[in-house]
Amino acid sequence: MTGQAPSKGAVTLEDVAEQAGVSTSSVSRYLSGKVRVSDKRGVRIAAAIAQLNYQPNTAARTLASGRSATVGVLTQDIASSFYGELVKGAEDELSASGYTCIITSVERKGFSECACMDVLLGRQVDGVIVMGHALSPRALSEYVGRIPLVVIGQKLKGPQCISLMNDYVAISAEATRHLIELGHTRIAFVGGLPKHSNVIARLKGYRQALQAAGLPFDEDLIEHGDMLASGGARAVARMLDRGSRFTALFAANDENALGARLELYRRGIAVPDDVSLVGFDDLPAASLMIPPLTTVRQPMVEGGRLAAQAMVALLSGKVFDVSLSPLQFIQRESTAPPRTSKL
Amino acid sequence: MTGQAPSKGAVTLEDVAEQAGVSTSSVSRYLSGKVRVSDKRGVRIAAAIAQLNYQPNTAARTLASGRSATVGVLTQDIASSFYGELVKGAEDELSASGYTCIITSVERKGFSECACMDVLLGRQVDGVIVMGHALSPRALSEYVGRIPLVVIGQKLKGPQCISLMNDYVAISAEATRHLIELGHTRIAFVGGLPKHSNVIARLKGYRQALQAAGLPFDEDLIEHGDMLASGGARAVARMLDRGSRFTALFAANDENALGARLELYRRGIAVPDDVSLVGFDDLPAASLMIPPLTTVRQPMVEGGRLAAQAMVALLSGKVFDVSLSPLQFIQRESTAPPRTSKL
DNA sequence: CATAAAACTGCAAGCGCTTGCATTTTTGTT
DNA sequence: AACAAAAATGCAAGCGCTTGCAGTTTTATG
Repeated sequence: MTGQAPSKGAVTLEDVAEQAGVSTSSVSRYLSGKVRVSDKRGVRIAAAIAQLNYQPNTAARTLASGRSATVGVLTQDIASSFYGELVKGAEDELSASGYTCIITSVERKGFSECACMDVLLGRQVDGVIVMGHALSPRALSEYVGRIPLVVIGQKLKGPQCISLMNDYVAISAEATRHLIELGHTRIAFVGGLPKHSNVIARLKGYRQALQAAGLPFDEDLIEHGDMLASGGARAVARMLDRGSRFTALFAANDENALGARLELYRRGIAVPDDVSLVGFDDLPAASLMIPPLTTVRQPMVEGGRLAAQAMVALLSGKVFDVSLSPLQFIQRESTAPPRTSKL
Repeated sequence: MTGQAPSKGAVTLEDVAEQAGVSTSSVSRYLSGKVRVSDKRGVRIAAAIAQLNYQPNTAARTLASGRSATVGVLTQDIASSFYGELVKGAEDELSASGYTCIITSVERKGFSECACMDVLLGRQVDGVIVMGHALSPRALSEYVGRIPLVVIGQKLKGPQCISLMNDYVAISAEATRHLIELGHTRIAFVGGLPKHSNVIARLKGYRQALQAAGLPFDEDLIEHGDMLASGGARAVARMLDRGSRFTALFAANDENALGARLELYRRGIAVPDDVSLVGFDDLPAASLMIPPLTTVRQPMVEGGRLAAQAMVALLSGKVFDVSLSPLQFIQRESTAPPRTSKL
């Protein structure tokens, strides 16, 4: 005997064909739906499939056709709300279209970004969806043209590439303006990696709003964390420790805001009485914050879904021509006019 | 020409073999590591692989060997913190062991639980990890024996099955006792689906502690939500609306606690001054709550990791003999002695 | 040194499916 | 009814890899 797999007694196409009294090609074609088979056969095949409870072998299909009906999804950290929602939307949409997805966190120590991609490629994925900055632009460019790519939250040009982007500048300006209109003049900004395009855009909006209102830009009011709660808390701590004074704080994302909120609480600074807080993303936790957080809503699940649609379109050669739905400023209870006391 | 895949110019085993001047079998064996090849060849093969940047074709490998090096992971909702962390641990560990994982949310409308499993099975996964109650016991039993299974948070017996469980009763009693020792006598309980084994265990612990302290069990203080924040909020609203009075609240999970916290805030009830709050899970959001939530720590990432290890052991025929690390009660700032005023 | 045992190696037969091509059946037209 | 065109079918050759078996080389032993 030669190298055959432990059969597991799985039902194969051939079993179905035999049962239905037709050739395997007919069954295959019936299954693919691309080529019509006569009704008579169709019925017999359907019956055989049902009776045998046939389940196609994906590996064989992939090997024979060169298409795996699988798409890779690269994220930074599945466990975070942000990526979690994105992935959820993508997974949902993809599986509704008959694709399976392989989700990978790039975060894993010891694996380079490219290693993740290479694993995906070895798995014969038909395309990969890159969430946010899971892959650096440099790493990304390595793969352009080698495999269909859709990137959400990062710019990318090339053949077989779709990139879904939002304009963060305008909405950040709007968020900042909200604070200004409330009467705040000393508004702090807590960002993340300063080179990160998202952070840059949000900071830019912030400056624009300041400038438009004739307010000075004060380096002292800017701090960067890591876009995680702990980093946000530390950033606020640094500002406070060095004596920077502010009555409002614009956090580049909700995680930052969450951390900032905690640090403020630790120091007995009330929100929004002493300082108003604005976040960005509208994570599930934002509306659950005490007080509920004023933020910018970025529909993540839908974003993931759109990315998936874009991928499906790309893979089926159709044109994809939808863009992310607009960002939305959501005022909740963490912002209020400054009071002229304390701090 | 016959049905061959759009080659994509991928490097194959055969290319490597030719380049190295050996047979494909040798290369295959070199790669598998199971059978030694002579050093001389080994070196040549390694060189050829590197030079050609060879990447094995997983589909072919799966088809030929009957093993896919893929495991399915079933969750209820990847986007939730709870499942997100679980999945993260599993994915991390699995990929470190050379497995790829296919993560599926069962939540998807229109797909039955079994459909998810069947997709996984069609994908030739070598085994599947079921997170919590992603699959009902009934659905689960369908698959016992058909495929290696590891279940975390649910009991399951059978060949090729491992189930990882924690004892929630004792720790729930401890959490409740904490409240009692603080001086609370009217302690509310907010659960989830009442038939859910997790909820049952937590409620049981709660009752045990009450009984041990000689405190009466009051039906009026029990409400069930859906283990999500919104359900927790509604549960608290119902209790308050019908005039139930309590100075402490034990939530069956942190999501519940988060929702409860918000509802309390809405009604001007201070935490912990007016009512103390205890959660369960220690989600990332728990320590970020205002005030930080007293809860039971259940190391989810580690749980996912252990589940993955169990699966790897199962698949390699080794015995797996580790259990979940013990639950830990974490006291933070949401609990305090009751004050004899109000409510 | 001869010879048996052990260690390698290559051959070739699949794994279950898709698909180009040739063949057969059906359909439409005069 | 006859024939061309269109539609449906079957054949069989792979897709890239693993693996039993048999042949070859190496190593150990007497």
